[in-house]
Amino acid sequence: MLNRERSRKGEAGSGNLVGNRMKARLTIKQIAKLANVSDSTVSRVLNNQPDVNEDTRQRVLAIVKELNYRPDPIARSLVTGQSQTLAFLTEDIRNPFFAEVARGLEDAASKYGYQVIYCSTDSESGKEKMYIEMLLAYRIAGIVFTSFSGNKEVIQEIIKCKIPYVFVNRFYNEIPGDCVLIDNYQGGYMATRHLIKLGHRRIVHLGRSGVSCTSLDRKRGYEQALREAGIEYNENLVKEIKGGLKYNSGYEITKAILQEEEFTAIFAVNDLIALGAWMACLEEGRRVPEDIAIVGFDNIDFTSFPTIGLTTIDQPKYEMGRQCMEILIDRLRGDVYGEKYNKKIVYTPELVIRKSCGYYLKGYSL
Amino acid sequence: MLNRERSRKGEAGSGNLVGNRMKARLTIKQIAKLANVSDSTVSRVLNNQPDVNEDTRQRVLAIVKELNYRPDPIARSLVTGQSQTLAFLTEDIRNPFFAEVARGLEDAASKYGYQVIYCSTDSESGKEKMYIEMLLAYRIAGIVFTSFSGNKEVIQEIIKCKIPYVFVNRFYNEIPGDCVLIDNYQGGYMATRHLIKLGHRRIVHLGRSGVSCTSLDRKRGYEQALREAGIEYNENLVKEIKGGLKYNSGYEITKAILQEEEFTAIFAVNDLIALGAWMACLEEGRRVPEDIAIVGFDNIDFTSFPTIGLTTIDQPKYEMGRQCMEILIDRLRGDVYGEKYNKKIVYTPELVIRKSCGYYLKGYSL
DNA sequence: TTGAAAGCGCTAACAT
DNA sequence: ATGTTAGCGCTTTCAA
Repeated sequence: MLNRERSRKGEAGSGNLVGNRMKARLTIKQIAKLANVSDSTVSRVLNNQPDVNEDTRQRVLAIVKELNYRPDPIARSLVTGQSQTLAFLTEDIRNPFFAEVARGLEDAASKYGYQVIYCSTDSESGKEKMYIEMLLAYRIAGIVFTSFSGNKEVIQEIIKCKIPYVFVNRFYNEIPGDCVLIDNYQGGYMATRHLIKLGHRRIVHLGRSGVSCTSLDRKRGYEQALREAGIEYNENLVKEIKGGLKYNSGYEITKAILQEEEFTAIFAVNDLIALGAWMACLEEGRRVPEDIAIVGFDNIDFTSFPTIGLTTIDQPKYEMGRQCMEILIDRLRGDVYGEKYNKKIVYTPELVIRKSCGYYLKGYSL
Repeated sequence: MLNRERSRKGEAGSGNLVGNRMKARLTIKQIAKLANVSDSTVSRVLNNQPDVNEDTRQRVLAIVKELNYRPDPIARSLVTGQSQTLAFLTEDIRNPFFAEVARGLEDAASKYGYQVIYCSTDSESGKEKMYIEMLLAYRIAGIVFTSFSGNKEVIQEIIKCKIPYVFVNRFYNEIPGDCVLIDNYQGGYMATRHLIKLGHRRIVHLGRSGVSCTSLDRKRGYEQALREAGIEYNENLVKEIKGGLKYNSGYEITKAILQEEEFTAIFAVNDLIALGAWMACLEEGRRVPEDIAIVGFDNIDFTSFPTIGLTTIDQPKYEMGRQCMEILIDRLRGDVYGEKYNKKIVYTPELVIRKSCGYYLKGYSL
């Protein structure tokens, strides 16, 4: 399976462009020879270890620079048992929410000399498992879960390998691990209360149960807001989304509920679902927000577009991605599973009022 | 800099959760011993080499399976000089166009046992160089450029390392390399001709020059359509975008041109720019499409949303990403720079007519 | 068809 | 403060 045509020997392969054979790799040995020291010493200065004479350090550094030598990270990984590669597990990188988090992570990672591998699982546990196995084999340095099946064995395996990991935008009661998220309960509460304030009583919630607390918390917030307003919880108005948390799923479920129930507002568990719901409403001849008010969650970029104007709950996505890296680097440099284990970084959600909820319609402002 | 607390020795680190010390890694040696063969033989069966007795092969395979042994890809990389990791260089993964291509690539890659690292360069050559150096050090197996500065030295370096690469959605006259793209000239032509058919004469083009032919080709298409219609090319209507090809850039430039020129339509080099332009028009009190018609490029998901309905040129994004993997795997398995070098896979663009161009306004159909 | 041995480029004990 | 030595887990000649 491996490609034997391209061995390190660098035979003058038939297809050579300029006949450039793989020039022998510059190794630590050659640097050592030129600097008149041993490999170990070079290794020491390269790794910023103390206990090395300042003169020799400078001499080595000079040669390293002149020859533009860069240590081979693969060889290094082999002996240290670690890599400089992080993994970002996500349901689908095409969801702008994840892309934004990813970018925050990537930028921070590259600052520390790490790279990040993306894995889109589509929330399929089979794909998730395949990816995790691959990552473990590659001695991945750390993992960021933005989607996770909740499979405990997987986590067990990761812990066994002493690989640090963090959950973003999710939290599991049964599964240990750091997490960075917003207060989802609060977010769900704010969204629903806003709708109630605007006079809505029959508010549909489009959500998803599952192992992660994310959707659940948002729903709890929804329930609390109803309770506070003295509105009875109506399970017919609470729908479980089938399929991924994407546009189409929101569209489909809304098409259905539009036939079955009477309601004047929708609180969707994320923006993609909200947009899909909006689309369905329009198709069925309901105006948004005049007939049906909609509130989403995440505040992805497109929701602010003037002809959309989706009211939603904002999360500091980029910052959350960045924060993941900080946590990971902390563990990577100290105790992987030290006393700070199960740290929870919680941001405050923010209600972003736009057109879709009908706020401006009511003449409250603007 | 490296983390010495986590050496492979697996000392019972202070923060151990369940006291699980790093169990010694399962190696090829142990498989060999259990199968009563040498490491080489195990290696042979693992790599599907011929010249190994069917009986021994089965015996080895059985043990491998039973112990769930998976060879260490890092050790393998060290000796073969290759990895199973691909790189995806992009301006910004938050642009849905790239995310879609990325997903196509990722899915195909994982099928072949490859992973993909994402690098967002923001079109800054400094970041690009940093990433490339990192990737080269990691002996990346292949590179997909969805953004590239045109720096020849960088390509030179990559070629020297015999790493296959492919350009998506771009093509350089001066730089060798496979590419997969649509006929951008045709796309620009279709977009502009459509606008002309709808009666527009003063059509703004928001584009970007640069080393890649992508934007240029679209602009050439624009020019050709004007020429055919006998409309004189007006350089005041052709604007160079500053900054990345993103929403804000389109917004800013349109704000400016709205003050300076008279026009009734805009053809933007991509959807994000088109959306930004749309936003600017609305802010300045121009209705879209009644006062100003807009056509974008890429057909990213959100453009189809009913309250947007951006007319645009479709590219088979996911498929293009998938195609990149095919090209890479071809080279990886055969001559890296063989006779098929500089292959060009060209897809046909498609005009997607929606609301923003005013087609339906004119009563042509619906 | 199989095995022995060397080595990929680096780090880390243990000496000195 | 520095060098020597022994690997990390695999692949790949070369010999049998």
